[in-house]
Amino acid sequence: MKISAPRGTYDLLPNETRRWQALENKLRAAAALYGYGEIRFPVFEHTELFLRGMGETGDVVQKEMYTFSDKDGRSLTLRPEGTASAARAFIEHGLHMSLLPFKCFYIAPNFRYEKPQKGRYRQHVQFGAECFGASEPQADAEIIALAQSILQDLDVSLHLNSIGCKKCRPDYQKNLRAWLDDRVSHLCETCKTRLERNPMRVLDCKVETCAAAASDAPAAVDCLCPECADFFGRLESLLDEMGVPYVRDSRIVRGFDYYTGTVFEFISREIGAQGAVCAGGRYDGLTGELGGPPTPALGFGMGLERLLLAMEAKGVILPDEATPSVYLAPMGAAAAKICAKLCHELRRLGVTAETDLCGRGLKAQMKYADKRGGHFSAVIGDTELETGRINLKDMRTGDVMGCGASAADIAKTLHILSEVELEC
RNA sequence: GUGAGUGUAGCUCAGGUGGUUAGAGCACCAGGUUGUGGCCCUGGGGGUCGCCGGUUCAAGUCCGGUCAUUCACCCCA
Repeated sequence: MKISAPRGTYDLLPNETRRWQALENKLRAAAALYGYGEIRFPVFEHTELFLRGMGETGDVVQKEMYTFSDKDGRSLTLRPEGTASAARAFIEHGLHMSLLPFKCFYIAPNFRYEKPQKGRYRQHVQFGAECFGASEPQADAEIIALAQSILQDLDVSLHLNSIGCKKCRPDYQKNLRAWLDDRVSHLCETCKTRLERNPMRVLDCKVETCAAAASDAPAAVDCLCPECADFFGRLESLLDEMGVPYVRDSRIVRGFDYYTGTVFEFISREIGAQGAVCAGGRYDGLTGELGGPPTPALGFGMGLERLLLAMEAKGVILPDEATPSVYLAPMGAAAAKICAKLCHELRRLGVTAETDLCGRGLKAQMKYADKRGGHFSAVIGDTELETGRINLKDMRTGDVMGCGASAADIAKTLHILSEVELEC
């Protein structure tokens, strides 16, 4: 029986991985620009962390977690999202006593037992940024600007909302529930259940009758307490000032319980039904929920598979770094030995070098060198061994250049040739 | 968890109404005199037709189940 990758997971073959590395480099550079340092946390955590962090009502916690017991009977869970881990680390290392704000980012896999489809996997990678200890809307504007700087060349729009703090949100929910109760006959079955637990999710429903019924429901932004309204207004004017485009969207409701105040999503219409490329918001109550010092905080997660889809849709190509490379084609056993040694020395000099590993004839070796896309090749046979001179061939132009048969000479010549090429 | 579409070679796909040894293109390997790749020519390897069962003298082809995959719902990055 053939064994394949588990459902909803995938392999990245070397060709594909290059795109990912280029993207990751771009993300690290963007994060550095905004003063976010990389954090790495474990792939699994105590199940309790996610139960307390994300709230027990959501689908993710209720039925999508990869939870298991280890040999000592501890209940552990493969991380379904990054924020809880970041908050746990913040608390665990006493970072509230460190220089605040504490700004960190991660590029890490998340695990959710979902039914796979386009842009949705059971293991997916998120770039996330989190900021702890910042209470001002400048922090919201900054972190949104970070996400925007990454997504700005794509067909992605920023949807912004505020769902209020722990003071005004319950009032809003009460109003909304009352309002929806009057129209309950228009709601779908799932929305009727949502009405109880989290009426704000009804605003998000795509069923036509629900959308129609909710179309002029009271919006959270109109029911904020004076503090939240003021905060949201200041955030909007900061974004205006920075030239970050956004639309107010009262349907933006995040799925995790820890969100308070600012919430946002970057949405693409080009990548299928799973259009949320990036989503986040404020979670001022989370560190307290987790038993740590109450700390204002905010963050976002960005799905890299979806980001790559959006980049593909827009035809964005990430640049590949070009380094000089050479293929040495030996003819005969003596030459093969020399080529192996030369390759070894060339690599120590920082030159990408390859030689025959399959015992192939010259023609087959040249084909191999061609298909690998290396820049240069050189045949090494009896003549070269006798004279100590080789011909370096530019595989793109066919030009050859004589060169000494030592690793140092080859490396030097390659660097000269490569630089000439760049100027062209 | 629900719905629909699709499973034939490494990849993309042909294989009317069931009928001998299942094909093509690309890719791969070897050769076209052990001194040079891309083009061309010749040859070669590689398939339990996703899996299990059923109907039939006979199933890649029809039926059922199952698994996988794709898209959508739901949910979310």
